Amino acid sequence: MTYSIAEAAHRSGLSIDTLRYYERIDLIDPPARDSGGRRVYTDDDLGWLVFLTKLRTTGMPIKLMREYARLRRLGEGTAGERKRILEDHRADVLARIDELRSCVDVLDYKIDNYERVVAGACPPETGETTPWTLAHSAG
Amino acid sequence: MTYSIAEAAHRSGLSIDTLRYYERIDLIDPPARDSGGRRVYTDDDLGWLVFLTKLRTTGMPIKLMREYARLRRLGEGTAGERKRILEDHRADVLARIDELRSCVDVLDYKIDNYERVVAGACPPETGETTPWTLAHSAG
DNA sequence: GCTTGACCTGGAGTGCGCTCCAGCACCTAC
DNA sequence: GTAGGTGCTGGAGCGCACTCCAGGTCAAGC
Repeated sequence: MTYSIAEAAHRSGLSIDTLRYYERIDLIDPPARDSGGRRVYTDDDLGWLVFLTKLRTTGMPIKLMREYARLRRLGEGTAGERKRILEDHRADVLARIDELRSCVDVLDYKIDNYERVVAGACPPETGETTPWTLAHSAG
Repeated sequence: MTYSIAEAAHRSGLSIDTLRYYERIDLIDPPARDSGGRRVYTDDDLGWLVFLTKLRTTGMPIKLMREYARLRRLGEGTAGERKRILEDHRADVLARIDELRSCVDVLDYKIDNYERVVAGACPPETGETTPWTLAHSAG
C-alpha cells in the first residue's frame, strides 16, 4: 500500500505541513515521489511516523528524535544505542507519570475541598492538614 | 513568615524572572513591598505559587490558570466554577496518564525487540505481531 | 562616602514545534 | 482547453512560556 501526503497525514494524525517539516529536519527520510513529483508514503514510512508520534506524545524533544532517526539510518549496528535512548526515555515517562499522579492527588484534595465549600457553609480548608507544603488556604 | 523574591523563587521552584512574569500576567496578585520597594512574599503567596506549579506541571495552559486566578480573586462565590475547572483538568490529566502508559507499552515492545537484536543474530521484529497498527519493522 | 549586591522596571529576545503563505506545477474531469 | 483540486518549494510567521538585558534604585558593610 502507498499513500498520498494527505492520506499519510490522516493516518498518522500529523498535519501535511508537519510531515514536510519532519522531512526538512531529517526526522523522516524523503519518501518516494510519483511521476508528478508528489510524495508517496509506504506502510513502512507510516509505521515510522506512527512511532515518532509516540515519542512526541511522550515528550521526547525533537533533537533526540533526530538523533534516534540518525542512528536508525545507520542500520542494525546502532541497535544498542537506540535501545539505550528508549530505555532512558521510558524512565523519563514513568517519572512523568508519577509526577502527574501526585498532582492528581493535589487536585483531588482541592476538588474535595470545593465540594464542601459549595455544598454547605463550612469554611474552606479549616482544621485539616494540607497534603503539600505551605499551601494552606492558598487556592 | 515572609520571603524575598529570591527565597520565594527557591521555595517554589520557579525563577525570579518567572515570578515577576506571573505577576505581570495576573497569575499572582502583586505581593506586598518593603520600605525599599522590594517584593515581600507571604506563606499564602507561596502556597498559591506552589499550587500554580502543580497546574503547570500537569500541563494546564496559562490562559486557564489566569482564568482560575481571576475567579479566585472574586471570592467564594466562584467556588463552583473553580471546582469545575479543576475537575475538567483532573480528567485531562488522567487521560494523559493513560496515553503515556500506552506509549510505555510501545516503548517496552521496542526495547524488548532491541534486546533480542543486540543479544543475538535474531533478525529484528520477525514473526511477531506488532502492538500497534502499521508499525512493523519501522523503528 | 563608596562599593557591593540584591532588587527594580520596561521591553526585547529566545527556543520550540509547528503553521501559514505566495506563487507555481501537475492531473483529472468536464 | 480550462477549471478545480492536490501538491510543490522556500521562507516567513506564530503562540507559548519564559528568559535576558540595560540602566537604575536602595540598604548594608567597610
